Amino acid sequence: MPATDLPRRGIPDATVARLPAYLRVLGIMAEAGVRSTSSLELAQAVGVHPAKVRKDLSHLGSHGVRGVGYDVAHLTVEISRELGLTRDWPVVIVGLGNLGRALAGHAGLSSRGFSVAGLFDADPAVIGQSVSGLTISPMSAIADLPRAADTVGVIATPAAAAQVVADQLVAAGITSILNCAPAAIVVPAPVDVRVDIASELQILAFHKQRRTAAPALAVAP
Amino acid sequence: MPATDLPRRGIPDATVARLPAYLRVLGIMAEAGVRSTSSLELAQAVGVHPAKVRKDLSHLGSHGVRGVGYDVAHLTVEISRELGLTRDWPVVIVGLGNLGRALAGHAGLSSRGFSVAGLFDADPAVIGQSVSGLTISPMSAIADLPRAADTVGVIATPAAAAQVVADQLVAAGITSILNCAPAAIVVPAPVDVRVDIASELQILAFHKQRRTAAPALAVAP
DNA sequence: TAGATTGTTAATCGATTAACAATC
DNA sequence: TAGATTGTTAATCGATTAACAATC
Repeated sequence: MPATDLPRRGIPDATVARLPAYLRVLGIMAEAGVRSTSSLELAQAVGVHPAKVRKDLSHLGSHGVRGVGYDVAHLTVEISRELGLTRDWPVVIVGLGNLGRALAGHAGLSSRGFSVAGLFDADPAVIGQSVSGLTISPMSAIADLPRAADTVGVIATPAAAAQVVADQLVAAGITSILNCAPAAIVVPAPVDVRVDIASELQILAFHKQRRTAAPALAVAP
Repeated sequence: MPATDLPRRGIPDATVARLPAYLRVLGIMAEAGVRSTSSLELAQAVGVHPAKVRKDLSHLGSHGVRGVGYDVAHLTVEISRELGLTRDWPVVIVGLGNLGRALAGHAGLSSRGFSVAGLFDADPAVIGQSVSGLTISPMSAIADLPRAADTVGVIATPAAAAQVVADQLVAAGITSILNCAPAAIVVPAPVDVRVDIASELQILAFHKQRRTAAPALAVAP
């Protein structure tokens, strides 16, 4: 099979990682009644170089107007479409402690491309409870999840349960996991996992040490 | 001032981001009684190219032995040192819901370079409670935090409180924030923030869509 | 010694930035 | 028209991978 036949989207991962930040800033602008913006303004709000903003946005097509800038509403739609947020992705939440409940009731989720499709917990004391209109199911019920391949699994359990839950999600056919538990998890290769609180904390420590170790580093005037 | 005078550590950010993963795998190996490993073994466990492992580790100095591999215990110490985990960084946790309590009691934190130095909450009902030997203080007390510049602030509040808490942490002099709340926060430039659950979810959606849109993509045999 | 595996150099690849013509 | 700002091309920079000499 010739490689040229592949429908190479070719939108770089580095760009994808920044799109949510642009979307966030555009949302704030829209709320404030701002109709139009520029690559410079977006760059300053997100903290990147303006040329990078233009390059990133050019990957979505030509949605700006030379000499004028970008229409806030239009660009919001284009980025949302690119991220796949114009359709609804089902999300299941495992672990209905405070974080899980916060996520289940989070208006931002349901209004922004995600719909909470299931709540699961291992604790008999909470199974059967209703949270934001959904009933908490026993963890064993995850095996019967419909549309598992489309579903994002969110782990909001204590650290000790994270790996077991991850294994159950994978067994149920889920291929995208957001791990909010304070423990790293290991999953087979095709599964996409994001967030690792322990690692992020260690990266913070490194940056802190680097700053501490080089206190005389010049600051731009 | 000549640029060559700077004590350029030069350890790439991309490498730093992978060091916690190596550390995690080494920990699992040590627990299993494995004494020695290789770049190939580490690479497979973490899911990267073996040459990348060697390149990453070479940034820490020459700690492997040609023809033999890496000593698990020794490499663990070297990576920990590089990440700054051989000293203890104080951590304060804001929001003592389930996630906050889980983090406060998390053995992994206190044993791995972090010590919980303070607990804060805005809810009068929980202020004064004791969690893992520490008393929960009112949020206003954050202003008197000693060693704020060394401290990592962890936000584990509901989404609605995240930005206010972030502002209070920054005002108290904290420069490193781990944001576990399900809401993005905006902070001034010198502050280092990690984790943004909303953005991570959107990136998961993008990857999912890309996979869905190109179902015929060849899988390696 | 023969086999194994590192550490490093060179080649490749991809991402960032600079610069500017296109054009509103 | 003059001024502004995009979209894109080319230059730079950094990160990944391949390859292999060093060496245990």
